[in-house]
Amino acid sequence: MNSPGARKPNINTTAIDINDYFKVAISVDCVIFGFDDNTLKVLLIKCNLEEYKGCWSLLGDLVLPEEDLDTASYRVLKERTGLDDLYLEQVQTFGGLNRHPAGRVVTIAYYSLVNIRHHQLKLSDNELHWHPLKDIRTMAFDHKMILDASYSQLQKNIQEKPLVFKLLGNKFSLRELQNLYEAILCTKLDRRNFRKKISTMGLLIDINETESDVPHRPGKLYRFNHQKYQKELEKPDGKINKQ
Amino acid sequence: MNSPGARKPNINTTAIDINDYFKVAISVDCVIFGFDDNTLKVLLIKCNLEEYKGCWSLLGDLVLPEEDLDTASYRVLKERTGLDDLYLEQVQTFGGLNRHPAGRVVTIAYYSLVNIRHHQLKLSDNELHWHPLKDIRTMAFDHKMILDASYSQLQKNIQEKPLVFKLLGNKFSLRELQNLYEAILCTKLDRRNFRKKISTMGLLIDINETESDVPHRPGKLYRFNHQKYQKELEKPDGKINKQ
DNA sequence: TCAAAAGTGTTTCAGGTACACCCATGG
DNA sequence: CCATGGGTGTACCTGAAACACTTTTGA
Repeated sequence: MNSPGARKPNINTTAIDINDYFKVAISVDCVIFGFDDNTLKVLLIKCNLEEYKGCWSLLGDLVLPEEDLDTASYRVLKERTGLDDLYLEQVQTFGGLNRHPAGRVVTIAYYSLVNIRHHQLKLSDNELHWHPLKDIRTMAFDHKMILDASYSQLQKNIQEKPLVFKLLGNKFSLRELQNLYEAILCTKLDRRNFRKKISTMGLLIDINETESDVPHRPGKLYRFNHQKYQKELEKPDGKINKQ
Repeated sequence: MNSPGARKPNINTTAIDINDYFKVAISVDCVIFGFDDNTLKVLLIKCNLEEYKGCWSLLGDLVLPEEDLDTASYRVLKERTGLDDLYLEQVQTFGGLNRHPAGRVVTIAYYSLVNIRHHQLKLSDNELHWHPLKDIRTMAFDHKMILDASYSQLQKNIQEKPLVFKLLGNKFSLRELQNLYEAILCTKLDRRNFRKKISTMGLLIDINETESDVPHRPGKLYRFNHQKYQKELEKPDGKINKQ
């Protein structure tokens, strides 16, 4: 049937003019996670395509001819949230044949973590909305699949790297931090064990402040020690990056 | 500068004709791992492009207009190794501006695990060659980056799933299995602890055979219990897929 | 004084690591 | 009989999990 090893013209081995090839577009789609009201949320935009009228979609755009994939994602984030320097991670690429009504569009999915408070004011355009992750049932295109894949990857990643701090403000209580982990992992955690583990990792700074306006004993506030974490990353045999 | 939330025409929200867009090609590149001679190897092909004369490249090809990404990878594997049903996993997508001299080519990287013995006979075309992973210094295009990313992902994945058996024959000794883990992880493992761990996972079947032609006491041979592993995967709360 | 959450230690268990000796085979 | 790797068990350590009471604040 096939002839194994036969030398067909191939873009990796022989000269091919890609202009003779076919029409395909490349897009990026960003799953932007935020945490608010003890709930993990995702920023979505209303889709006006005839085929998906009224559905919500991820924030994405075509990649420009002279634009890197990561650059395109940062551009989308900047345009939609007004924020620079967000955490961004490539998740997976989706290239199903009929995933987009405009034609063949291959999309590279990213997820991003933002502090929802920093962003809130810029939501003037009300086609944009933060949706609780749990409430999202259907989406435009194959975006529900992309969301699911991104969320799974987020769940994995927060167990390996201290990413959650990107979802919180500068100051936070241990309760907030635990609520966030519980929201992402969909579990209940034991408070004592949780605090022990956090304190073992030694990356929080006690800023000698306490919560205010709470109808009970206020908790202490902490901030994440970025410097220390950076240094641990740079150590050749740090615990964090080992195997 | 930017206007956050402004409604620019966007492929996710408004109708756009992608034919008005730009020329880009999509390819897949497969990192095909094999294990032979106690060494982890990668199947490469000689590149005949002027720019990379004499360099080795990954096996890849343009994705056809009516072809899924996974389908394209399986096609490349089939064409080059003659083998069906190989294990295939998407790794990451590379879309740097000048990664390919033919123009803008965005490539989706996959890795695959094959039993090098099943394949060996089909290597009639000697532009194809198995290279020890350690010896590979430079490659055509950005393929060294792709290889590195794929290898990292392989190292991670074999600690989570019993993938290594796809690199071995049906029958194997515990020594072979350990050598394989050591080759992939680049470490030495304690023999007793290794055997204990393997036996704890309970996925090997003792086939009551022993090695032959070895100049010392022959080891027992085992095979991987696919059925049992499949069943564990299907359990809702199996150890393997938890989290 | 009550309600609500903050804060805190000990015990148990499982999995990982370190480590040394006798055994079976081929030459 | 010797060289080579096969095969095996125990002690220790670390990290995860289970679990309950006292303290502080606001209302």
